[in-house]
Amino acid sequence: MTDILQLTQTVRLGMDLITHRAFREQARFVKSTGLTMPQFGILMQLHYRQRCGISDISNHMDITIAAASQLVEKLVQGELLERTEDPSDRRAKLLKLTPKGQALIEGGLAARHRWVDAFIARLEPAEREKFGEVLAMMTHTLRQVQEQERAAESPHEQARSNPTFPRGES
Amino acid sequence: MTDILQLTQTVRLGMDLITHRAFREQARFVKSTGLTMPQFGILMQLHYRQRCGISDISNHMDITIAAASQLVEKLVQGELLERTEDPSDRRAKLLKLTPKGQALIEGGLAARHRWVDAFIARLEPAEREKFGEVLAMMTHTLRQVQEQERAAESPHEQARSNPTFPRGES
DNA sequence: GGATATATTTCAGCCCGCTTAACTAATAGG
DNA sequence: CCTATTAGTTAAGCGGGCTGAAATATATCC
Repeated sequence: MTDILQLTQTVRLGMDLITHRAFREQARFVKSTGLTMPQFGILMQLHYRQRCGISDISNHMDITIAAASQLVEKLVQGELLERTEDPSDRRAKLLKLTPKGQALIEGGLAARHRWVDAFIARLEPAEREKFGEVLAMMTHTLRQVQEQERAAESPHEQARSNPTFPRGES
Repeated sequence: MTDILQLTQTVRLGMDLITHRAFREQARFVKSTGLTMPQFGILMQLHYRQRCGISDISNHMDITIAAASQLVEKLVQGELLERTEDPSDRRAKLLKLTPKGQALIEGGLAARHRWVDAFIARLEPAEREKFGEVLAMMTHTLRQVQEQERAAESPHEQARSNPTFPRGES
């Protein structure tokens, strides 16, 4: 395990399995709600950024504005999304999760949190501590990437979407 | 961070962001391949269990056998999947990734591995070590759960799918 | 060996997401 | 103001996944 190459393999595998499990879990949950994956994806996006417009959805999900508009319409009808006029630009809309929408998302996360919590509980206190620290770093890093992506999306840059992973100061 | 409650929150958040990022990445990748998510899901399943039949797909993906059969047909035509007769039961089929299918999956994982590797590179050697250990535990745990689920799926148990997370010996 | 169960395929039909294209409404620039 | 430009909606039509039902072929159980 001291070998950096083997360590990399170990971490990759762990991340792959985590992702795979999370995927299946989410798929199951979404199906149970009666929503479709694209619909749920929009709710997820709105969970992570508080509010945004139709065009942002379109960019983020890689679909046309028309498609985004149609999906949003369904979610609004389902009372999962609130769609109001942007007071500073009356052409644009502001989307936001309704309490019902928020609750639905949290229900989805809950399944994941259950096994994550169970896993944490099994760690030694010292391991637990370290794990927390490392995941805090991970959170920080992923947030940075998120910012970066949003900055690159919003303006009309045709500079494509290959956001670089922030480098350490090494 | 010493507080167990806050630590739990930290870890949950980190896992959520990891999952969210992995999702988006995967969605993008799948779209770029021209496959659909359900199709890709089947390839993924076959990546994690070496070989299985149509019914297993049906169970795993929560779709009817008919749907599974149709999806598999498309993947076979795309030369991503090999479908042979099970010699021990000539009604059943054995599915397996072709080299082309394997390569495709690995391409999908590669994007994730890039940022995971970059992240590892930024950790202190000691942190790195600990992270590796914890993820190895995670791998072990998730594998257990996987086994458990498969065992519960294969036979005709109508005991539904709420596999319990293995408890520690605490 | 004949009834029954199992594994898979095939087909018709529905729903849904997606795109293109035409349209409305509001902002921005001159 | 008058023309672009931008944000979003709407409708037609395609393609794909999914289901239910009917069909086939093999295995299993008296």
